[in-house]
Amino acid sequence: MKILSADDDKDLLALIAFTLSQAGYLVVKASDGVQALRAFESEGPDLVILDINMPGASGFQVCEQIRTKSRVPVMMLTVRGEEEDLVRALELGADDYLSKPFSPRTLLARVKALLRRAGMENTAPLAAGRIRLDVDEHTVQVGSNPPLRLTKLELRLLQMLIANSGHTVSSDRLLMQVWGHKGSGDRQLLKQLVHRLRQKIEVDPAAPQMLQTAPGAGYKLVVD
Amino acid sequence: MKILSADDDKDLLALIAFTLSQAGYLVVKASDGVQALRAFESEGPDLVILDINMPGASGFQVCEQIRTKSRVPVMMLTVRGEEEDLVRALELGADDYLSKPFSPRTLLARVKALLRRAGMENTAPLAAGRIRLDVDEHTVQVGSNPPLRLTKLELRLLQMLIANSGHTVSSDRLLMQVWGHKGSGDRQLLKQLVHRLRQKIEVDPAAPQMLQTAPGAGYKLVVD
DNA sequence: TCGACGGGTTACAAAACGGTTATAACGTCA
DNA sequence: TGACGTTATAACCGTTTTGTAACCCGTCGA
Repeated sequence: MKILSADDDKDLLALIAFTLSQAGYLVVKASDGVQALRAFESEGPDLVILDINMPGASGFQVCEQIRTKSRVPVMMLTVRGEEEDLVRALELGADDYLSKPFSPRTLLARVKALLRRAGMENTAPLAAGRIRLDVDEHTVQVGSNPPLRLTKLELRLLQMLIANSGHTVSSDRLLMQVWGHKGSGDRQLLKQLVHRLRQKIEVDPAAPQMLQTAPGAGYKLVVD
Repeated sequence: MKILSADDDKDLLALIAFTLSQAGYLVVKASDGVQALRAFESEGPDLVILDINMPGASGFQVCEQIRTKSRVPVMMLTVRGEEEDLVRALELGADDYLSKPFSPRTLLARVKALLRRAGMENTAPLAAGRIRLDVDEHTVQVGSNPPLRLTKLELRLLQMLIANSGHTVSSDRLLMQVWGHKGSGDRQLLKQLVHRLRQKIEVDPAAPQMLQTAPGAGYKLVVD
């Protein structure tokens, strides 16, 4: 899940990036409007957070530009009490706003809500082929079998694989996304986690159909 | 407090439901006019939110039907700028309207205003299945047993679970909603609160039927 | 042929989790 | 103030989940 955050206040930008990456999102930073637009083109983020007051191009202009070509959720950051800004932002197609100052917790809650609304996370069960994932319940359902309970790590791994289903995801990226940190020495963990997940979701865990190994590269989820 | 929300836009419907249930309302969803009417009959909601553009039966038709048998408050969702729609909705007996797009905050404010106007704020007990909650009296009634007194925290917890009945609510969210703040060290509090609540409302507290735990995820209220 | 390497498998220890109970701190009201 | 109901803190237990380590077995290049 990739989020573009644009703000000319370095400190705030760092705080936002920190908060979101802690929560497992990939954050792309921009410190003015022009950079933001460029980053939007090149990175194709899943969500955009824009400060209204920015040099280069204001949040309004950036939002307007983005809306000419994309329906990606946009959240605007406003200074408290600037009601007209708010109205204008919503008219330009922003999906939500947040008044400064705000707590990291609030930011995170809103971001999640927005992603949920856009159907890109949680509640709307993630699905790929015969696999359906319910993030709230921590369960998967394969085909028409009864739902299985997954542990936190298994869930995160499967989430990543589903999000990139059909393409192989490198071991390093999986390590990063599932554990959040970790050096390269922890391949063992991934090996085992994959093993356990296969035991649960594969018909014949010894001959994996869905969770396939890409030797030397990583793993991929194959759906019909 | 039960709210019926009908919209064919799945994402928007999810957002509305999320916003309202966060605020403690029980939300019933419908994705077209026919479903909406059926749900209205079976659920007897305290407030209805209708999108005007829906397959099956338009918001107008649903509103008209509802008005033939009930005075329940109805809020219509319109697209910005469709003024005639608005007039027609009000003529058909709608009590309020909201132009899309709108912020969750606005929605909540309007809903509260409507309920207040209808004089049904607070008083009516929250209910789910065999559980009926009286927020004013701080009591629950399970089935036809005599009402039990709940403490403030027990009440808040149960309120949250009822508002999301059938879906699991994460421990973090519960912590947040019940205590308002709290870090991760306070899982202990939740553990105990759940325990005490089970002692009160479950027939066999050792084998919970209603207040079930979703390991690794949180808790959920299961009603038949 | 050997041996290093990558991946799979197995076994087991450490940590986290959820349920339970006991007890201390707190608040309220007589 | 003291008794009582409520909430917070802590400890204990059994279970599940996660981390650590070892071994197995093919492949591949020296």
